[in-house]
Amino acid sequence: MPIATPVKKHVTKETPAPERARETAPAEKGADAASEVDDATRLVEAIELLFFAYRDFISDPDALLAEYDFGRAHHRVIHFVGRNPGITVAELLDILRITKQSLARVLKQLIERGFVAQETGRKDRRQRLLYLTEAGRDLNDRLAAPQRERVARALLEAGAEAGGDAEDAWRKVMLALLNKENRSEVEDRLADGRDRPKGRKP
Amino acid sequence: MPIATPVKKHVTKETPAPERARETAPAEKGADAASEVDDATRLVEAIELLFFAYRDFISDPDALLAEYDFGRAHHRVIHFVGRNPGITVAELLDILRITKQSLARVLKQLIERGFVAQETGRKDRRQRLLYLTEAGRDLNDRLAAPQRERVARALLEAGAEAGGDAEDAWRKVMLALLNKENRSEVEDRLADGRDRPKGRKP
DNA sequence: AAAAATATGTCAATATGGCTGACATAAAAT
DNA sequence: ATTTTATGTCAGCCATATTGACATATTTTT
Repeated sequence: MPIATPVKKHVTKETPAPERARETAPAEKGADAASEVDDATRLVEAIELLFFAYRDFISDPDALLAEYDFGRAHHRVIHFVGRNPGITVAELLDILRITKQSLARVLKQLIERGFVAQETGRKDRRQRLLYLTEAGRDLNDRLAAPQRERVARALLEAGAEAGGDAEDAWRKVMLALLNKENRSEVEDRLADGRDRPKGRKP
Repeated sequence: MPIATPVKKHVTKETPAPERARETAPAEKGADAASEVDDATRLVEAIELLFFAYRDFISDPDALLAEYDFGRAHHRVIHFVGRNPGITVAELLDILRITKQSLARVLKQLIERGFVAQETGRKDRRQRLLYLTEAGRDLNDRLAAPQRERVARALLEAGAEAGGDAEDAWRKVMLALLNKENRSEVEDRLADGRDRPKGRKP
C-alpha cells in the first residue's frame, strides 16, 4: 500500500517540527531548489494522492453498508453484478481477484437476503448467471450516489482550475496505471461498452 | 468499495452474452446514442477506474513484502514513517485511520526487526517519535520502486496521448477527490512540503 | 501541589474478509 | 465413456481491523 501524508495534523499541533531532521536537502538534481521538485518526490506524491483519494473514496458508502450489516465485500459484489447483469461466478471472481470460497460467503448472504438472484445459464447450464433484484438495484444506486457525487464534484473543480479537459487527462492517466493485461478489458468498456445491455430482472 | 469491470474476461470466453438482458437501453438523456455517454455512466466508469487502478497499484510490492513476512499494513507504516521522519504515533494513527491497537501490532514487529526506531520526544516526552532505520529506508525504497515506475510510465504514456500536461490535470482531480478536511494537509505537502526536511537517523 | 487531560502501551475478545486444501455434483467437451 | 469445466461447500487458518478496559508517564490546568 502506498502512501502517507505530511503530518500537519489538525489534531495535536504540537511537535512544531523544529527539531525534526536538519540535514541537507536530498538529491536536488541540478535544478534550483525553489519550485523545481525532483522526480522521485513528485512520484511519491502521486503515490500518496492515490492512497488518500482511494481512502476517502471508499469511506463514502460505509455508513449505509453498516445499516444492512454488509461490508465492503458486499458492496463490490453488488457493484459488479449491477454493472454486468448476467455475469457468471467465474467472471466475477476474475474481476474481484479473490477465491471462490471468499466470494461464496458474501454472495450467499446477498442471495439469501434478496439483493442478488441467480439464473441457470441457457447455453451452458453449469453456469449461474447473477443479477441484481429490484432491492439490489436500489441498494446499488444508494451506495453509488455519494461516490458519483464525489467524482462529479472533483472533475468539475479540477476542470475549472485547469481550464478544460481535466477529465480526459485524468482518465488517460488512470487507465495507464493499470496492468497491461487488464487494460484492454477496461478500455473495452470505456470505449464500446455503451452498447452492452444493462438491467433485466431475473 | 467501488467498482467492477465489463466482463469480457480473457478467461472463459464462452457465454457470448447473446442471452444477456435485451431490454431497451437506459436513460439516454436526449443525446444520440453513439458517442454521447450519459453522465451517470461516465461517473460510474470513473469509479471503476479508481478501483482498478488502485487494485493493480497496490499489488506491486506484495511479493517483496512476502519475503519479509510482512503485509500491506507494514508497508503503510514504513511508507508513512519514511515520508515523515519523527512522526508521532498519534499523527500516524490519524493518517492511517486505524486504531492504536491495530497499529501496535505491526509497529511492534517493525521495531523488533529493526526497520523502525523510536525516540522519546524532546519537547513532549510522552511522545514516541518514529524513524526508519537504515534497513527501513532500504526496504522502503525497494517497496516504492515498482510503484514509482508505474506512475512514471503512466504519466508519460498519458502525456504523450493527451499531449502535454496530463500530470497537472490528473493531480488536480485526485486532490479534488479528497475529503475537504484532508485536502489542506495534502495540499500543504504538495505545495510547500518541499522545504520540510526529510531523512534523519534516530 | 493536586487534579485533569494527554500520549502511549497493552490485555482480551471479536469480526471481517482473505487464503488453502479437499471433495462433491452437474453439465459440457473430448 | 472419460475428462474437463463451473460451481458449491466443508473445515481450518491467517492478517488485520474493531471495541472496551486499564495502566503508566508526562504535561497542562486549576
